Amino acid sequence: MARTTGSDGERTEAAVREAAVNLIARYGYEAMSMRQLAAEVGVQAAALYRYFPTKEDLLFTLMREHMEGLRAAWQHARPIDADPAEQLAAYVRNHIAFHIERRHATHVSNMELRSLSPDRLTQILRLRTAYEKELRTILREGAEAAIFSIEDTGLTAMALIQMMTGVIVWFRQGERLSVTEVTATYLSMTMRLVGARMDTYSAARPLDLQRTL
Amino acid sequence: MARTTGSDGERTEAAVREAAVNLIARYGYEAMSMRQLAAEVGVQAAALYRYFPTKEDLLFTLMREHMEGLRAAWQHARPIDADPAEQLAAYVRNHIAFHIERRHATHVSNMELRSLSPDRLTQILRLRTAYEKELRTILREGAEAAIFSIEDTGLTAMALIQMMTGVIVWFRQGERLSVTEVTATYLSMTMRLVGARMDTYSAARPLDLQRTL
DNA sequence: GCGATAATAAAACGAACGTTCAATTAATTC
DNA sequence: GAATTAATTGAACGTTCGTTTTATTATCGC
Repeated sequence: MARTTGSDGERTEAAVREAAVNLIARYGYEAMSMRQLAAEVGVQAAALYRYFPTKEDLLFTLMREHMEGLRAAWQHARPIDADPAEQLAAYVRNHIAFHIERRHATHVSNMELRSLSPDRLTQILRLRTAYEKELRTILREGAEAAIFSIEDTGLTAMALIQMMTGVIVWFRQGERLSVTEVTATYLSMTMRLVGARMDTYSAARPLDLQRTL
Repeated sequence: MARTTGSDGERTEAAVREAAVNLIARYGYEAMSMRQLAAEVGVQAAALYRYFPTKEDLLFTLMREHMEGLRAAWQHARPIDADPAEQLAAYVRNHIAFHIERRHATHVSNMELRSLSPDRLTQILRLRTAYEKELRTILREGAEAAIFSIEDTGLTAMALIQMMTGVIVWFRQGERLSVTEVTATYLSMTMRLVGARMDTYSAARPLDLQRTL
């Protein structure tokens, strides 16, 4: 046997990506074998090498596209000419929505960094740092405008990102809380954490969000 | 050659544990080979099996002792008959101090859970849940006493733990910030996040901490 | 419908893996 | 100082790994 009836390169590659994200998220990059991945796709292991020259190339591609997707989502969601508080709110909403929607890909991008070669690791970290820098900028501008009360901008940014990304560890769709509720609560926690002036965010805003989201 | 001069079981086992924590933290459990571990210790791979029957037993031992150490540290550090705010402060201080001191072991316990067999995974998660439950209790009691202002106790507990544990991702001893400074900032962020009454924590307390820590 | 090309299968490669076993030597006990 | 026990080596086992090679079939352009 060789080429199978109905086979299609694009479809196969997409299936490989999706299966890889799920398998790596579940078992880890090292623990996932190329044969296991091939079986999940319904193909022989050798066929994978038509789309990705090595296993690490596959991992790198998944990570890079995830990070680029995150930046793109934020570029699209960011409000222009908004005050820091509104920008921060948009950042939180976008971050949580993006990560809940791509739980598995996030797991891969966060946990498998050590499996990348040094220069590829650098590339991914560069993307991540650029994204995080945007949060630091918002926090700094808010602090300078005396809208936020922040002791250390860099430290606060890291704390916020860890807190928000952590949602994917425990959050499951269809359980006790909806995405909207979780986002609203995280928004008010964020605003209190940065000492935002208007405590409107902890009371009034969550209702507003029903429409915004 | 066989037994080497000066060889000592206890010393070797301790060396294996330490090397294993470092190697697993750096390369991951699956990526670390028993031969690599043995070489780090200065011994042949077969010698490892005198101390740990399988590779997974080694991983499980490291994790269990880490989690038990965490609970023990908290049992020792927890204040009795203190108000919720002081208890929460003690929890934050203990959590950050413990995790910064054992960065590598924490990485292992958090990232390699998927390499455990189902029932061992359950055991570790049970320990972790018990530890997290103590934070939820503090938060609930503080909320009931109207000392804290919390929308969702469980969600807030998870957010706080993710935020605090995240310190190990970026914090390095001897760089810009000291452990004391980081802890003080995280304490004030925590107190604001839970809406603690006395904003003494965000201003006055950090100075107090120099003595407390 | 025929040639070119895209997509896959099947088999094989050497290397590395976790683990076991028998042999051997150091330390301890009596 | 002989017997016992503790600690380790070195070699080997079968398995699985990522990857390569070669052959074969489906699809598409003309």
